[in-house]
Formats: sequence, structure tokens, C-alpha cells
Amino acid sequence: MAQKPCIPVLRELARAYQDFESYSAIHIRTIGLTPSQFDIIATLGNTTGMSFRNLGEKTLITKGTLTGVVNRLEAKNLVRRVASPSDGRSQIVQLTRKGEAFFAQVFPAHMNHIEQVFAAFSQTDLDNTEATLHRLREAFSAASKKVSAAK
Amino acid sequence: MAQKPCIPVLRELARAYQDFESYSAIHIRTIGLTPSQFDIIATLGNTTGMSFRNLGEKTLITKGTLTGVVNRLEAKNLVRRVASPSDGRSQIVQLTRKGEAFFAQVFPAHMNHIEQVFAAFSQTDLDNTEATLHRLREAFSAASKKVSAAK
DNA sequence: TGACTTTTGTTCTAACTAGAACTTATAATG
DNA sequence: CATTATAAGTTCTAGTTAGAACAAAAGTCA
Repeated sequence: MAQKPCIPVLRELARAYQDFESYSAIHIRTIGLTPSQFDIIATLGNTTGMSFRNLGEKTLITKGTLTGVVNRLEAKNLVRRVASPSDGRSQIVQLTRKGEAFFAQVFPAHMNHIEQVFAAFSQTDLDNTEATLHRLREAFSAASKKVSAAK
Repeated sequence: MAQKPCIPVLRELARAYQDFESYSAIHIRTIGLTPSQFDIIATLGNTTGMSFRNLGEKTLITKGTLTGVVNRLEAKNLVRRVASPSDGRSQIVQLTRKGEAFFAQVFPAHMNHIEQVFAAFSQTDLDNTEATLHRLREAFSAASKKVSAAK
């Protein structure tokens, strides 16, 4: 039985992701943040804050890592920890006034940087690309479940 | 001017990539390697070795990182550095006998693990997915060039 | 040949990363 | 209420990561 050549797909996926990351990082570095730090700022922008759990889900940063990233943003006075009023275990992370001003200043510029990538993409192109990626993701998710169920 | 919603595309890209990485890592960890280490072994398998430069291009690991990863594989006796006969600056990295045996033992199992993801994909699906990812990658590459040219 | 430039791999630094063990707080069950 | 289980963040460890500065070896070109 010949095996299907899925390797080229995975190679393109890895390269596309890494090319995106490094293109994005070019701009982020000019504003003095790391990609992970920027991700946190961007996620907290225009919100009243959220728990570590929520923040981790949105940014795909695991909790152990998140503690350190938030520490460094707190040291820069861009972000603050507040005890959750409803759950004694939980911390709410939110932008400080300085963080909000920073967000308002740098986020639009970053969006502009990113949008240049898609200059040649129509809305239909974007939709199709999203659908393709979504299907790929579902496939990994399904395989993951199958593996963990098998144990 | 309304801006095109490219964010959903990027979110799907990031999630697809990370889901792939973690699915792949599930298996790799069971054989006692890190994903980067496995990537090196897989790339060197069935070759007579290659330079750091080549190895870095194929695995997308930058040279500074590569030194450390190869050091750890060398410590496990899976890989060896040989001075290049033609270039005094260059080192050839190649599998040791133990590394070759290890590759033969674990690589097919990993391929099998990966192929389960694409069980529901026809060859046409794979081709379309690859093409979509490739176009995305080209877009990042083009934007990258535009930015660095602009400086 | 000599001066300049590029390339190769190493080293160093600051930061990110996942996973596991841990503490504390909450939830669920009897 | 007591016991048990689950969940939220922190800490710790080993490893990866990119970028920058570096030494040594090639390559370029006048």
C-alpha cells in the first residue's frame, strides 16, 4: 500500500507559520516587545481584563509560560494582576493606563503591517484559506482524540 | 476603507500549526527525543550527512540553535561531527551507526502516527491544501521582501 | 598578492516553551 | 460536614529560540 504524500503539506504548513511569525516579529521588535508579549497586549486591548486561563486559551500560551510573560509585562507597567472577586484562586490580568495607551499607539500600525501580506487576497481567497486551515486543524484535533482515547 | 478580516486566517494558521506540533510531539516524546532532535534525525536519515547550513535550511532551525541541538544528539551518540574535506569552515553532521539504527526503528512508526491525521484526505485534498499553504507562504515572503527593500 | 567582503559555525544573552510537581481554593459526592 | 476530586497559578527544569557578536576560513577583485 502506497502511502499518501502528506509530508509536503506539513512542510508548507511549518514554513507558512514560521514565515508569518518572522514577518510579524520584524515589526514587533521595533516597538520593544517580544511576539508573546505583543500577543498578550493585543488580546487584552479593548477588554476589561481576563484570567490566566482565558488569556492562555486565546494566545495559545500555556500557563507555566504565561506566568513569566505576564511578569515581564508587569515589570514594564503595561499590565497588572488583580485578584478575582468571584474566585479566590484566579487572577485577572488587565492593561494599565500605560498599557492602554501603548495598545492604542502600536496596534493599528501592526495591523497595517500584517494586512500588507494579504494585499493580493480577495475576500473569497481569505474565506477559502481559512476553511482549508480549519479543516486541517480539525484533522489534527480528531487524530489527537483518537490517540488519547486509545490509551 | 474597511479592512479585510485577515485575522481569522492567521488564527487558524497558528492553531493548525500548534495542533500539529503537539500531536506530533505526543509520539516523539515516547521515544525520548524532543521535536527538534527528532527533526534532525529524520532529516539525516538515509543521507551521508550534511553541513550545519543545509541542516538548518531543511529543518528551519537557525544556526545558533542548531549548535545546541546537535551537541545534545552527539552526547546521545546518535550523531557525529566530521570536518568537511572541501571547506575548512564547514562541519558535516551525520548519523552514527547507533543513529542509523535508531532512525530505522522509530521513523516508520512516526510516519504512521502522522498519516493517521490525513486518513480522510484524498490525494486531491492534499494537493489543494498544499497549494493553499504555498500561496500563503509566498504572500509572507513577498511582504518580507517589500519591507526589507523599503529600508 | 593584498584589502575587503562574505560565509561557517560557535558563543552569549534574554526570553519563550512544555511538562511536571506543587499550593491553594473551589466543586462534587457521600 | 468530610472526603475526594478538580481547577488556577506558581515554580522548577531541561530544552529551544532568535539575534548579535565573534573567530576562522573562503571568496572577490583590484
